[in-house]
Amino acid sequence: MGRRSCGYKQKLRKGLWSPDEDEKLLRYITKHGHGCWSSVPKLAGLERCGKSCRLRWINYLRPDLKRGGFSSQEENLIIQLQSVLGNRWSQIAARLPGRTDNEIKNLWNSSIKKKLMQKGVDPNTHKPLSEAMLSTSKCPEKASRELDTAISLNLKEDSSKPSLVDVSSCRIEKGDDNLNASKTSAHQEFFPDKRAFFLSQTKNSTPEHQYPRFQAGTSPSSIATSSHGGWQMVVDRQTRPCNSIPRTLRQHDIKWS
DNA sequence: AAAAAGGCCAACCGCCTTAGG
DNA sequence: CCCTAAGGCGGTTGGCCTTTT
Repeated sequence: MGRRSCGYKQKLRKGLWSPDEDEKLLRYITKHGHGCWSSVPKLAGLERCGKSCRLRWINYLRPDLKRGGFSSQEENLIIQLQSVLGNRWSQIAARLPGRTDNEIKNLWNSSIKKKLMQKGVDPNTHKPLSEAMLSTSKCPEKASRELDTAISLNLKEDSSKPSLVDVSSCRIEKGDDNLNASKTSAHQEFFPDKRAFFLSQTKNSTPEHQYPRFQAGTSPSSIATSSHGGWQMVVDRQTRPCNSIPRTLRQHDIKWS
């Protein structure tokens, strides 16, 4: 049995929005705010589901949207952010005022990807294409180790950054602390490419204590942190891997230092 | 001029998390 | 706890428009 899609109970409109529908939604939200999205269509006199209304508002009707094409500065920023955040379009959009995750995603898929390829840059790894292909095809493990090495060297150069521990070995390197812990399946599940790091908070905690739920917090030298059981997870802005942050973190705001 | 191919983008789909009962 | 509904997200699709053959 398939999953029910939104609006399964009634026959609701789908597809492109008419100017009349736009006006109804705009008028309603301007006057009352959206409140509970699921009740918006009824109150606004629309035969749409709440999700559809929300999307239309966010992507098209919101008054603070910037119209028109992307500037080269915006494109460069998107490339930089994508290299750090991966395909977290909503978080990238949060750094580009007036732009939506949907249009950034579309721009990436339709234009930026191709431009990077033309320049000989792999859009997935942001490395030169030849290097990226060699790394992935011949020895992915080696490529991963090299990346880790590069990351750790990069981090050591900046004394203002916190002490970090590679999740793959779970060795804590903060101050005098030097705890060892074995890998768990949870580590591997959440951090498949080993590029997330932890900052130790207390001597008594072990990595096993920090799963599975995190709460978002901030750290002056990180883009994403979370703490649990005296531990704090730090995803460094230069090492943020693609698709390796636990899903539980995804919906929290990432705050930039 | 017509058909095919490609590009673009709005909107949908399905999954996940969260909140509330 | 468990269940359900809502909200949010990223991936994907479908259709319109433009370019190429």
